[in-house]
Amino acid sequence: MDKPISNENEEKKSLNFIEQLVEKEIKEEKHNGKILTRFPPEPNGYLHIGHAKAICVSFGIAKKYGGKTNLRFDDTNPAKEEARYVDAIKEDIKWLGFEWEGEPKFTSDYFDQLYTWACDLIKKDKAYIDSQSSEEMAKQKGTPTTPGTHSPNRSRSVEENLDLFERMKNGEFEEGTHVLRAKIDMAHSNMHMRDPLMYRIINAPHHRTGDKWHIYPMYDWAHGESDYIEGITNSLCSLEFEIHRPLYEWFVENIKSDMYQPLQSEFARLNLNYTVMSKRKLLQLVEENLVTGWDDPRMPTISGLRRRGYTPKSIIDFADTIGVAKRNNTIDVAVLENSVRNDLNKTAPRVMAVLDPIKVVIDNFTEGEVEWLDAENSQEDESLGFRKVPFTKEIYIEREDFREQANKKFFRLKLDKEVRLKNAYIIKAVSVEKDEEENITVIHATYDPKSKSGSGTEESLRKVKGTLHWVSVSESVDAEIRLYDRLFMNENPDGDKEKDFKEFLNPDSLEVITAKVEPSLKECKSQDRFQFQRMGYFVADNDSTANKLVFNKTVGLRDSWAKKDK
RNA sequence: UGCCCCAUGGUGUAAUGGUAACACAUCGGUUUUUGGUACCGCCAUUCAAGGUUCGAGUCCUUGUGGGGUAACCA
Repeated sequence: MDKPISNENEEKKSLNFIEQLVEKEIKEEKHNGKILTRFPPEPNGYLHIGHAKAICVSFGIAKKYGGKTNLRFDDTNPAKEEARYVDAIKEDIKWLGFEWEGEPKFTSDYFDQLYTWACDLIKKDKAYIDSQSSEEMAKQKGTPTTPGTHSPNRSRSVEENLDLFERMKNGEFEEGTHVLRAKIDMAHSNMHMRDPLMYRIINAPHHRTGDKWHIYPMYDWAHGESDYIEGITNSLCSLEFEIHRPLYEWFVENIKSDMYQPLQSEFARLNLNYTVMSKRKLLQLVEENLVTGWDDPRMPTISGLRRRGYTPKSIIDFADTIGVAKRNNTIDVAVLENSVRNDLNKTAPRVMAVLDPIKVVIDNFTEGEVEWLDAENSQEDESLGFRKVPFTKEIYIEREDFREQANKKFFRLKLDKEVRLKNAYIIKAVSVEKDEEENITVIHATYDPKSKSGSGTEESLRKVKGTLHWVSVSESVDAEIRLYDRLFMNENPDGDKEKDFKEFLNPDSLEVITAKVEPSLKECKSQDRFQFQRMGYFVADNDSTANKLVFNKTVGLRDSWAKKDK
C-alpha cells in the first residue's frame, strides 16, 4: 500500500510550460521562492467553463508551489460592469473549491495610485494629453508596414498636460474630447507601442467609486500596475495578450521603484465544440430569452454546469485532462462529459426511474400484494448500503425495452423470452394488449417466484442476458424530468462568417417529460445527484419540492447498444 | 502587408538530445443482475526540405500551414 516516494515523483514528472517556468524561478530564488498569482475577471457577465480552466491554472499553480492567489475584479469600464456579477463570480469560484488570498481586490481600489503614477509619467515627459478625435488618432497610427505620425498634441508642455489631466479628472470635459496617451514610439513594429491610450473620459457612475471619477484607466495601463501593487509574481493570461506584453513591461518599468517586476505569461484559452464561449454571445442568449438565464443547464457557464449536475471535482479533473499549452485548441465536449461520468460513477447512488413507461402485468403475482425488496445503492461503493424497493403485480418498464419480436442481439424483453428485473425476479413476456391503432398498451408476463435477486437459489443464479429497470405502478411517484441536448447543432457555432451563431441553436435542446420514479426519491433534496439505472445521471433541480420532484439530466450513460441499434 | 505566437494519431496533452506515452473519440473483444463500470486490443516513424550530432519530435536555417494583432473593450 505504501508506495515509495520516488515512484510518485516519477509519475508526476511531466510539467506544463508554466510549471517549468515557475520551478525555474523558484530554483533561482527570483521572488525569494514566493508565488502569488491572480485571477482578474471583469464583472460584466457570468463565468464560464473557459474561465474555470483559467481559474484552475492560476489558482492551481499557486497551490502546487505553496503560493497564494488574489481575486481581482478588473472594473475599469463602468459602462459595462455591474455589482451583481461580482457576487455571482465569487460564488462560482468558491463552489469550485478555490480560496483567494484575503479580501477580493478591485482595480478601482488603485485608481488614486494609478492617477498619481500617470502624473509622474507626464512629469517625466512620458505621457501627454491628446485632444483629437479617435478617427484622427487612428489615421496617425499608421499601418503595420508604415510608421505612424506624431499627434500635433505630442509636444504639449508638462504644465499644460498636468492642467488638462486634472480637469479631465474633475469632469470638466465631454466624453471623447481628451485622452491621456503614453509617449512611446509611433514607428514601433508592435502597434500597441504606438502611443497607446492610458485614460479616457467616461461620465458614468462606477459600481464602487460612484461619481468620484470621470476618467478611467485602460486595461494596459491598469493591469500590470495592479499586479505590481499587489506583488503578483506570475500574471497568467490568454494568448491574445501576448502582443501586449512589451507594453505591460514598459509601463511597469516606468513606474516601479524597486527590483521587483511581475511576469506575464500567456496560455491558450479553452474552446469547446458545440457551444460558444464568448461572454457577449452568452449575454445575448440570456437577454433574448433563448435560455432561461445564466444558470440554464444548457449554458457552458459554471452556474449552468452546476445546475446541470456537474461536480467541482469533475470540472477540475477536466481542466487537468486538457492541459495547458500555447497552441489553439478545440476540446470535444465528450471529454467534459467523460469527467462528470467518471466522478458520478463513483459517487452517485443508483435508483430506478422509468422515463417512458409501459405497463407490465405479472399475471401470476398476487393482486394487491406489495413485496419490499433489497436494492444495492451502488455497485461502485459498498458503503452506500441498501434500500427497499416495492414490487407489485403491475409495474412499469421502459417502452423501448420491449419488442414483440427481435433478433438475438436484442437482450431485452420479447414474447416468450426471459429477462431479469433488476433487484427483483426473472419474468417472461406472454402476451400483449393493443389499442385500435395497434399500439401496445399492456404487456402480460409471468414471474418465476424462485428467482428472487440475492436469494442464492439455483433459479436466481440462472444466466439471463438482459436486466431491466422498473418501478411499481401503485407505489411509484411522478417526477418532471428535463432532458437536455447540446444547445447548438453546429460544432463551431460562431465559426461561420455568413450565419449568426443563433441560427445554429438546437430547437430540441430541452425536452420536458413526466417519469415514474421509485418512492425513495420522495426524500431527496435539491442538488442531490443520482444514477437512474441504465438511463444516466440526474440531479434534483432547485425547482424540486416535496410535492413536485424535478430532475435535470446531467449526462447519459455510455450506450453501446444505442450505437449498434442504428 | 509588418510584428508576435504555434505546428506530435480523429481531438487534446506528454516525451526536457537516447525505444513517441497518456486521456478522450472510433472500431473489436473479455467480465458483468446497469448493453453502465472494470479490463484487453487496433489506430502516428512527430508539417516539408536541408543542416548540426554516434543519435533529432526536441537544436539551427529556409519554406509551408494555422492563429493573434492595428478598440476612447478586457
